Amino acid sequence: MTEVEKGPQGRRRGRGARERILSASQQLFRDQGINRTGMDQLCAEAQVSKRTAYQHFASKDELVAEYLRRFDPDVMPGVFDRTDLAPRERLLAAFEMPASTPLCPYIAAAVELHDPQHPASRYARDYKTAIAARLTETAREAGATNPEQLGEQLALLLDGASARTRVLNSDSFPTAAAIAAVLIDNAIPAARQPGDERSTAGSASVPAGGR
Amino acid sequence: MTEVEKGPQGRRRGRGARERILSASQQLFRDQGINRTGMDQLCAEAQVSKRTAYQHFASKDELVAEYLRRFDPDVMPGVFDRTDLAPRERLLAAFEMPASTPLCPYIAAAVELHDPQHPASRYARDYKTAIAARLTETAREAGATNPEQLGEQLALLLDGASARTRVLNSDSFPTAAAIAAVLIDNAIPAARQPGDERSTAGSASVPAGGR
DNA sequence: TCTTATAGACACCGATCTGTTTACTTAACG
DNA sequence: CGTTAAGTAAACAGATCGGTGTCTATAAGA
Repeated sequence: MTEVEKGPQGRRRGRGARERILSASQQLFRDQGINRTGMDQLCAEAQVSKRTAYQHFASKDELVAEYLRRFDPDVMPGVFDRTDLAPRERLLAAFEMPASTPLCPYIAAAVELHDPQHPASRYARDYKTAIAARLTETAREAGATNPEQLGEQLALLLDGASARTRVLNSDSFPTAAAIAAVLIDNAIPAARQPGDERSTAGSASVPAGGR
Repeated sequence: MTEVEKGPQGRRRGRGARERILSASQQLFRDQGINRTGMDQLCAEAQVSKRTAYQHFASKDELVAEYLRRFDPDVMPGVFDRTDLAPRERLLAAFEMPASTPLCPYIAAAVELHDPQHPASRYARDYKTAIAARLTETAREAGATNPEQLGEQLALLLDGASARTRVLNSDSFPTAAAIAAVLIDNAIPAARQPGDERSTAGSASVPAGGR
């Protein structure tokens, strides 16, 4: 704090308590929720004294915000940075989530914290905006007539699938993927030019979630 | 508890403490969330002693479950029981939510309680299933080729709009409505014969949420 | 080696949580 | 009117909450 930033990998001297705290946060907040995870339990799990924890984070609120910031800082690079996929397939790939994926932590935070002014809620908003922007950008690459609209729509589908998966306790992403396929096809006007990709990936035609 | 059911309007003699408790629950759980509303505050708001509250509800968990059961027992009758609308318009009407609508309490409960076995979580699941069934039934009336699929898809859109509205702090229902319009048109095969078309409802063609 | 930032152990604080208890008041009905 | 159930007030349990104070140990950099 005094002189040098202890950014991402920045244990300057110590033994990396900060990292252990954040990694314990990931596990506990995911498994139990934010409100139901006390600092005592969190510190025990991280094998860190409370004193140390509060030297790294001014408050639990700040820890929660940092936990969200660390969660996916590059906004799904595993999907959007795949150069082996055409834009259209990248859009669809965003819906291929492993069946065990827990509720999106940004949604969880916004609901649990319940205060739109909470730093974590603010960041959740930023993150969701960034996801929509990524989708929009990809939609534009894919040649959508109204990329902003398609991006926002796909973002809504992702959030719907995540929330619904939690409530129903069963995977809703296939349904969302099916809707996405329809929207994407409706939004790309020319559809297929001769010799263009999209047929290259073959499987693209039917994610056909349906359930 | 002893002999007579004190159901919905069942204050047998007293002054209706149970109703006041449930109505205070509605307000406080909506405004503050479930976890952040203590029984002390709730009882104060309801002008009820804690003793009385715990005579009516064995635990806060049970109160939360009852609060959900009371919330919308008839599953959106204001939308689905409208005889003045054609089935297709009823489906679209489900997306016309006032901009100030808070997060769906069933989603909120499932996220806040975080335990799928909690009675309130179980009821939330039942409710979401009931909504999907209502949508499916209406989709069937509207002549959809695969009403189950359309029902589930529209249900996902509703949940997505609700969750996203909370996270972004701005109304997402228009976007969901635009998607719904596309899905509905795609799902009803005969759709428009020459001369006739969805122009009957005028606005149908472009809810065009976009944002 | 010496300095100093980092980490740990541990007791402790006041507040709040769900839930219980005791002793008293009130309202409805026969 | 008197009985009786429904309600109130308020203290109390025991746990847990987020957060501190203090004092010691250690590891890294100079």
